[in-house]
Amino acid sequence: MDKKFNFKEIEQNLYENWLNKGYFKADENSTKKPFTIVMPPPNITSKLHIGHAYGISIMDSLIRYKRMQGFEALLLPGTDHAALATEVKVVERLKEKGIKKEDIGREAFALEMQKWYDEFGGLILKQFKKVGISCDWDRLAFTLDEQRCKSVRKSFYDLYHKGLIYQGTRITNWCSECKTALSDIEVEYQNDAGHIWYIKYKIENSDKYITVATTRPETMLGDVAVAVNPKDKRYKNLIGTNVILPIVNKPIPIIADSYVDISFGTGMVKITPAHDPNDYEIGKRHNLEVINVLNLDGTMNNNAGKYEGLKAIDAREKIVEELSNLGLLEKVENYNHNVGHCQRCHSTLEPIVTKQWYVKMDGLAKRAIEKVKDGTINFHPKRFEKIYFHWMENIKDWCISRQLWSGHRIPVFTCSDCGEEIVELLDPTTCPKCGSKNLVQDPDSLDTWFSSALWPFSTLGWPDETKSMEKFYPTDLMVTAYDIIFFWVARMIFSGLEYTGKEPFKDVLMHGLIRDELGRKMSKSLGNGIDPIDIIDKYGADTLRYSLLTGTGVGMDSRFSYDKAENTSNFINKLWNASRFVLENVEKSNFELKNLTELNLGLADKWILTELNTTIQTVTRQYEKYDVGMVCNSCYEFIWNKFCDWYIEASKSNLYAEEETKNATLNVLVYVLDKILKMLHPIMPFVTEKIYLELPNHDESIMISKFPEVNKELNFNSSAKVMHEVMEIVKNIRNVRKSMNVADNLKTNLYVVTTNREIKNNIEMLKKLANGKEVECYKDESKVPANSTVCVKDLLKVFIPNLDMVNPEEEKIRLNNELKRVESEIERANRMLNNAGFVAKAPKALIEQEQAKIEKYNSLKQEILNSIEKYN
RNA sequence: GGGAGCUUAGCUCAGCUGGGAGAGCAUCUGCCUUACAAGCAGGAGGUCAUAGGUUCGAGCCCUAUAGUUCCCACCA
Repeated sequence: MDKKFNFKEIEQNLYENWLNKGYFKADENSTKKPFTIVMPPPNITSKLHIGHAYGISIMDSLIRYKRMQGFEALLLPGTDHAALATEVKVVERLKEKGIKKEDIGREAFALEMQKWYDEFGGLILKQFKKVGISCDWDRLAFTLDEQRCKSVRKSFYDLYHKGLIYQGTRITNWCSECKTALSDIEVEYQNDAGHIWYIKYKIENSDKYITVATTRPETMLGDVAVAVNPKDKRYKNLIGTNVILPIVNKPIPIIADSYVDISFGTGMVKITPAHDPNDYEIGKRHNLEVINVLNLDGTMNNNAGKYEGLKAIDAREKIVEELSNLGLLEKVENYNHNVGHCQRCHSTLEPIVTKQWYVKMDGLAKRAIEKVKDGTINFHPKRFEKIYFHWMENIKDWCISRQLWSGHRIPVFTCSDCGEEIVELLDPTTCPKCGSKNLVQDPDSLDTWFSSALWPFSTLGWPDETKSMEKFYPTDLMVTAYDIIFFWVARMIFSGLEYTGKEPFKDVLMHGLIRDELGRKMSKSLGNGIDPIDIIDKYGADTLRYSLLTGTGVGMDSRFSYDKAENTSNFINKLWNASRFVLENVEKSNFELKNLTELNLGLADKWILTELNTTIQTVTRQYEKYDVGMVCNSCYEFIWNKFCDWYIEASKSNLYAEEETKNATLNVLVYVLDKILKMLHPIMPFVTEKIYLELPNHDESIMISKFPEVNKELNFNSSAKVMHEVMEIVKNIRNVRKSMNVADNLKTNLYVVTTNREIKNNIEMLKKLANGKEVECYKDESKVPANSTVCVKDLLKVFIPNLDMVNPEEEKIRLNNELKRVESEIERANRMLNNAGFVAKAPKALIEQEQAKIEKYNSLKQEILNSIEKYN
């Protein structure tokens, strides 16, 4: 074996090999039980960022685990077309050349989009491969490919004809930069610093004025009323009278609506139904006119009179100026308030009344709620269900049309002659009603999330009745970050239920966000992002995967840093060197691979095998709970602290012993290492594979090996307990040596007093672990030389001869401290046992345990007193 | 305004159905011991946010409070 794990050379070759062998493929004709994860599709033009790397590391670990558990494991890859995000970029690129998309037309624009996809698309898939994910690449899907178009068409068709898709004119969020409508969840609110203007409106036929407050004065041109609360005594007598809208100079009524908050501002609200969602609702209640003053590009329209053509923000300035000149501006205050911004371009959104397509949500939502309530779908951790319920229960109809030229075009055709609206599975050529061929397709596209919502089944071939659908659907697990519960998870659930009649997945694993070492979100503007590819280049994919996964709780955010990668890299190095130790010893001996039960196992052998069983059990449970963070911890602990620190050290004495002992230990080393590699393989696929293939009799990939199971024949509880005693006494001896200032490189004689046969048989091991020079073993302590210091455990005492450098005073202090510790233990146990409540109510086993402790510590106390006596 | 999470060693976080406070990093001491100095061995470091309660027994369960992060709603 090489001295180092050269991940650079090895990783790619191993991945190629796995690919060539077809290990990633999932067979729909298999008789094995399926386990399916459909990967969330990243934007096809995106670059791998740390969040992707985290998500796919979780998914791949779980799918590799399930594959080793004997499932027909499918990890299905794909990419998303991200219409809005991509179109924005393509439009920008054209703009640089001085071209507008309208100049070149829809078809040419589609070609530009395709060019962009070809140019930037697919990089992320190559990067996924670098991370080592074992997905079935033959099933690679794209939200805009032929099969997915078919799915989108079919789902739109079904919903439309069930009356669940409709066109409506209402107020929606409008991005005047992207020039499209947005759904409610695509709005990001920011607390922006702004102003609030107090404007005076003259009461008709009176000298008096009322004052309204507004944060957007330019919208006053579209005012149709002023509202007060009906309970507001101040304005009761004004209800029904008119005020004169300044600049426009027309009378508008004062109306009463309980929406108005008496205590806020002046208690009078100007009502602009066209540009505020609440005003829109009030307008509907009072049958008010809707006066739109904005164009879709964010400039003022002809309703704005002399301000027509100005950008809203410029119009605002001018209008404020005019009001001020008219003496109608009472005051201006600084005011911070939440303003909606476009999720994509971050510009300020304007609520505008437009005609859009909507999905009727109430019925869909109801079933989607039920299926989570009744446990058909389970969120991990469960608390995310609350967030889901809250959203679903308050859901509004989903605006699915976007004024874009890319993505899935809305498949609604209208007959220019008779006005018939036509929605069919294939593009119609003639009007079914009047036979006209003058059909016009709706110009808009669908929200990208409309196709994403179908992902768990569109990727398996729906609406066709495919074998894959039959075998792998409903899928088992959806893994995604908690920030897209609404965008995606919720929509997949109601879509799956609606179109396939089944839940799209059984479990949803929500993972957290990866933050920087200071706990901040990684972002371009902060420049604190860590490029996962950089980690792979420096440390390898295993390091990236493990360091992302370790120390993360399910659903919790976690921090990532180069330090963490460094630590992981050390861990890999540790595993590598431990393996080298095993393999070098195997190579230089006449190693015979045997069934462990046939061998003459030593104390440490039995101990590590027992510990291994415990670890296998723990790790399996953690994988089943999708808690890969804890899997990392358990593996780390077992490998480093148990296998390396204790077992390998303990095994060294056996490796110099007679052939039988040596072969037993070599077999255990190989056996345990084999299990370690398998437990860790889902997390660290490369290094485990590389080592695995070096082990005797391992010709086939670890990928297709069986995940370790507890072997009850290899449980040796009583021997493990004896080994614990030995370990305890070794620690004790090391401790004593340290307090005696015995240098680590100085070996001392040890006098062991024990009647335990297993300990006697493993005295060489104790010598090795405790830095012994010569070891004498006695039945009683009569032959132990005087002037020795004792270390005591239940089954054995070990005496260390007092060397010249021992300071009797210091040793007395040490013994007295030890005495204090033991006495406090006795006191503690006594206190518990003297508590009548405890004795009456605590479990019997616990009481017995405490009683046993008292006995043990009392004898220990006597030993210590004897030793102290020697120094007096 | 509504909801959720978090608060445990200097830092980052574990801590199972309630039964003696843990790890990694950092720090201190001693060691190149024949897999590994990217290492080994040992040590120091905690009123488990605060206050009540339930219990024989609380880091864990209940109630309140404080700090903090996030989500939802969107008051002109």
